[in-house]
Amino acid sequence: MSNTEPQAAPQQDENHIIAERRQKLAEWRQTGAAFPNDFQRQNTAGKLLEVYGDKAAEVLEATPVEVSVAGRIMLKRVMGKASFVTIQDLSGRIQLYVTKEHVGEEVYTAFKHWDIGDIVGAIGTLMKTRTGELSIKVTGFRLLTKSLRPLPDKFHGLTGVELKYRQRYVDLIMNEETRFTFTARSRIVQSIRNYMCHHGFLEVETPMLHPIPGGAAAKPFTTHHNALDMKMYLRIAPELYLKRLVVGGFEKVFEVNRNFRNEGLSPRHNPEFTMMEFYEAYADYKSLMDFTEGLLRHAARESLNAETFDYQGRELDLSKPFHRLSICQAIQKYHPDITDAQLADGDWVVQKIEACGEKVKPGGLGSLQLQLFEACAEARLWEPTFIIDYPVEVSPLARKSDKNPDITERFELFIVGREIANGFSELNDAEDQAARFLEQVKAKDAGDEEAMYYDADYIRALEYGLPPTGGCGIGIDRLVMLLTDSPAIRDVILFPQMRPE
RNA sequence: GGGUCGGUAGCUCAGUCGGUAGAGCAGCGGACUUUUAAUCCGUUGGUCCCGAGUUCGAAUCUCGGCCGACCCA
Repeated sequence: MSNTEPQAAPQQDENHIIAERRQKLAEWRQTGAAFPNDFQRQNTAGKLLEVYGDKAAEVLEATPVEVSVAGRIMLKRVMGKASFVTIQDLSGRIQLYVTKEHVGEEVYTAFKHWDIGDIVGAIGTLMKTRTGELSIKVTGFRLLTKSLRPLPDKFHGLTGVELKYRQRYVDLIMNEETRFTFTARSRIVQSIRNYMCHHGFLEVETPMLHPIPGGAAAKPFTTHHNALDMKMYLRIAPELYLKRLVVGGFEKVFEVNRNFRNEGLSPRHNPEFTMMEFYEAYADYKSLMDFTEGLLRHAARESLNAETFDYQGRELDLSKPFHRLSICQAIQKYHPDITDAQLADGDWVVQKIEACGEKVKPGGLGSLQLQLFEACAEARLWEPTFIIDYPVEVSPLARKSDKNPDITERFELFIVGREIANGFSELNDAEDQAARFLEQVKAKDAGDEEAMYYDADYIRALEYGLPPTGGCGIGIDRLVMLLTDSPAIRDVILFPQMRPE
């Protein structure tokens, strides 16, 4: 509990519609039956439509089907002594036919004052209307929850973008597409779990509160542990803990959970986001690329029943083998005029980056080539493409290539111009890792806020021996964006970060 | 950080030349026993984002600020 003074309830916006509904609630309370919780719901709208939607009116009349449903009133059409009400439950919508004759005068009169948004329970028998719509002829009708706030315009719905994210509950009530996106997200995550478990990976949970942030180049959120009186960080990546588990003998592990990075908001960035990271002993970055390809195809198949689909109006095909290009090959793919000699010339590359309108961060040739790639090629990689041969200086946790000590056995996967995954053969040489950490510490001292800390316990773990291992992280939010055709990360996160109201 | 567009009733939006606020939906009252965004009649409801300025007069023009969307970096 907080030790600050208790605060008054924050002032909510009120208006005459809310006042009217509060009055109705007050009258309902007078009856002593407000907010009941004993209604027995036996059926859902979707299932009833599925099972009885095709039955003829005569059949439903000859053998009456008793049902009980509950849900939120979405539409209400009162016509004298008979009315139609459309209610919505998690499975869909169904129409109720409510008559004074069948529910009685008292209930019918009360019902006429119920509002769109109220949650009701109804019992009755199935019927077909004149137009053949499956409906429920209601014989018992109860108000279960009074809704005090009016829902958005029943025709236009909720279109205010800000409201949609701030009041996701309203968005979910009003928009089928939103409900679909988040049920799809659940299916995608489930399919990934199934795939991992099916391939013998163990799902684990590692700390989110880190004494030393590590595993990625990013600014962490900081917090404080009172009892231990120590500074702590919300994790920016689970990587170093997962590799400790591989040291411990859990040779195939994965974790699906949140990372936190203290960075700006954008259509592709939320300060907390979900990653799936996995590590496999005796695998290398090449086998990880194959595995990642299979995983993404599986997720697409499970959630969309297809490996080819449209993203933002343009076709995306996950069924074909993903492209594999080095950083320089990717640059040259979109700029065939650029020669190998030019790419090997640091001064030339710097000029080219500036010509693309980007600021150049100081670094070695590999880093400069990477910056040029980011400036002129990355966004154009629509089809799934693994970019390989990342320079050592930007890959402090990756194993060096045996062929070229300046590059690592690392890849990043790009789809529709966005980074989706990042993986590499892990650096399991404790002494090399210690040296790389020292380089990072030097960079941090020189002002690089995203440089890594020296993690002595991680070095100690490596000193016990990490088998040759491959590891990869997949951005779940961005994957869900792809598979649900969502343009912004906020569309696939239920409660995205917003500026306070 | 820069640019563009926007902020008016609970929701979706109009608002002319600067002349004192409008529609549909929702709400309220009434009619209506097969509606489908039901319909029909009547009716309530406004910090026109905030502040300053210009003006006899500002939702409207000017400046500053806040918030949002999109684009650029």
